[in-house]
Amino acid sequence: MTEESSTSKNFIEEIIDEHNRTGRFDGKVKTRFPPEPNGYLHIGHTKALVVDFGMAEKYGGSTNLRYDDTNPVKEDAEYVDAIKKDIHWLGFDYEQELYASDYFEPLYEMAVMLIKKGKAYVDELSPDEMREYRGTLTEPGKNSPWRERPVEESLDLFERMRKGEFPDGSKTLRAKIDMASPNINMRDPVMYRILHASHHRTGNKWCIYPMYDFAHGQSDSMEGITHSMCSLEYENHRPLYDWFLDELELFHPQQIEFARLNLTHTVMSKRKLRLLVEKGYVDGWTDPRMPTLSAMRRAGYPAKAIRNFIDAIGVAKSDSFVEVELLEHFVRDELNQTAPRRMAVLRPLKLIIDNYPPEQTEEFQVSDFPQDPDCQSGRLVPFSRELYIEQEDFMENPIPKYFRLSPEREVRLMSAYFVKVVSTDKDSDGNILAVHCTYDPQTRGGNAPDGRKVKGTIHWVDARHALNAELRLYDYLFKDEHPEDLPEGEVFTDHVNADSLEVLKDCKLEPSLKDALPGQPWQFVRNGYFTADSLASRPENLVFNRTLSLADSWAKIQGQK
RNA sequence: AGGGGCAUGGUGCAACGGCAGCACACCGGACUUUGAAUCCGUUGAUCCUGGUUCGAAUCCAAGUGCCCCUGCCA
Repeated sequence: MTEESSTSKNFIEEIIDEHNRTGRFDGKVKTRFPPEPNGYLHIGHTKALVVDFGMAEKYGGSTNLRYDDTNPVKEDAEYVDAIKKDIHWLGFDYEQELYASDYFEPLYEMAVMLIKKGKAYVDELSPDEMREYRGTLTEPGKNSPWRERPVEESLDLFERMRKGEFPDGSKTLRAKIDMASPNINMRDPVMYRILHASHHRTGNKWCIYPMYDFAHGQSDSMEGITHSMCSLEYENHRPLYDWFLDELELFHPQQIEFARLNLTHTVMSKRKLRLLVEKGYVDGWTDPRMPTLSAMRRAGYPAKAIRNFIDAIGVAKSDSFVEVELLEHFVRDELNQTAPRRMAVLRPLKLIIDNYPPEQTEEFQVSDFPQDPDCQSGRLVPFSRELYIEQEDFMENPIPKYFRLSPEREVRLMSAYFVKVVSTDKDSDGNILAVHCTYDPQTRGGNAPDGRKVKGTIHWVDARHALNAELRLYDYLFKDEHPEDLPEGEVFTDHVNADSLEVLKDCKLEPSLKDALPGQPWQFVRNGYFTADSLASRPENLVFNRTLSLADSWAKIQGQK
């Protein structure tokens, strides 16, 4: 439990408190979450999402969902439903569902107003020329030759741009600000460009589309957004955000920038994620190694864990890399309380109890949450003469401090009996095929009436009733700590961990797992958390995914082999 | 280089002129029907220099380092 101290406020809350003191927004807080519908939401978006919805929630306000769809060539309706599903899964609800494209008409009117005011003009510079005229970081730009054309001429041309009289790229509408501004965003930014492209919602109605900068602030304003949170790279855009609102004399929301989320061992860049999918490094956008919300949902990450994680990382303005271990901590924390414990043998070794009646079967009541002494829920697990145990739970020549099964040592089969090894079956190469043992019938349930103790307890699955399963063990996808720093393009795929997926095809599961529902997480005794796979489960050969690395426990266990 | 930001243990975030704290990680210990989990504990930080002040992470000045900006992307 991470109870954030109630006195500690992040810098956004400080700003809102200040607004409330001065009465700038009459104590109202209204926010918006503005995804561009061009891909799946990932854990990085989730930070923005939790900040946007969370701030409104905290101050008794509300949040609009607004798809930022001002660029028809990059966006698609197929992502809209996925985005909504992810928001609801995280437990948030929005007041209105809107699109930037809802505002194309009023935005057009605003552009006309600015032209009339002498604050915007139709430019005919080519993209190359415009770059040239813009100047550089250290040198001022020069005015376009079209900058001082008569208002009437711009008005006429802009109207004809809308009518589709001109080809793509031939003309733009630009704001008349200052070509010598040290902030390059203020050097007569483009407000509208010509794009003869079909828009996912407005179809072919428009062939001119507003730029982000000309759409976002006014959209915020029209919706009565008070606090418009975005990532750090928009700091340079805030003067422009403010300029449009002031020139248009509109209600003026406050833009607030904060640092986006970077996670170690993974990337957030949609471009890079797409490359992983296209190059086949992962099995689609929902591959459990992907940082998308849909992948995390499939992998069994509880929504609550993700929200706790986002709360814990805080909100600030410094660029940072959060360790993925922190995310795993919150997932584990949540799963410990919600994922029932089951016995599963990943690498089976046959264990035969020589003195157990061959035809006999008995059932043991096993708790679903063994670490909780008050736990009432449990299930019956069958037990008979032949069982499977982990290969690594038997050592013919035990190393020091090895407490599990070895010749002459008595251990407990969890919830069942004490057993002691008597012999092993080997093939001609000396490989162990099976282990023979004897059991003590007095120790039923796992306790000896004479009070003797065992140092080791191991899990098991009855051979006759075992389910066969394929288990997929996922590790970090990137070898590098900070893959977000990797080079652009295809080169970065060299940094992908080729061993990030290990498939175990001959695993043995206790029979109660037969009814495992897709997406439901289970905690396997000593083997971590697994989730039945929604895409691949089938009755006789279940497929489970394990996504938490649990690197340390594995290192310990494997280091002793 | 011009402009805009940022700088606190390994990582992330607090402390807003008054004892530098929390979480994760690490290390150590305890406990357990598995060595997992859980519980307890230790180590460890204010970018540098100067100034103001009884007192500075906090205010001031000069430096250093990192990030963003030269799309008709968002």
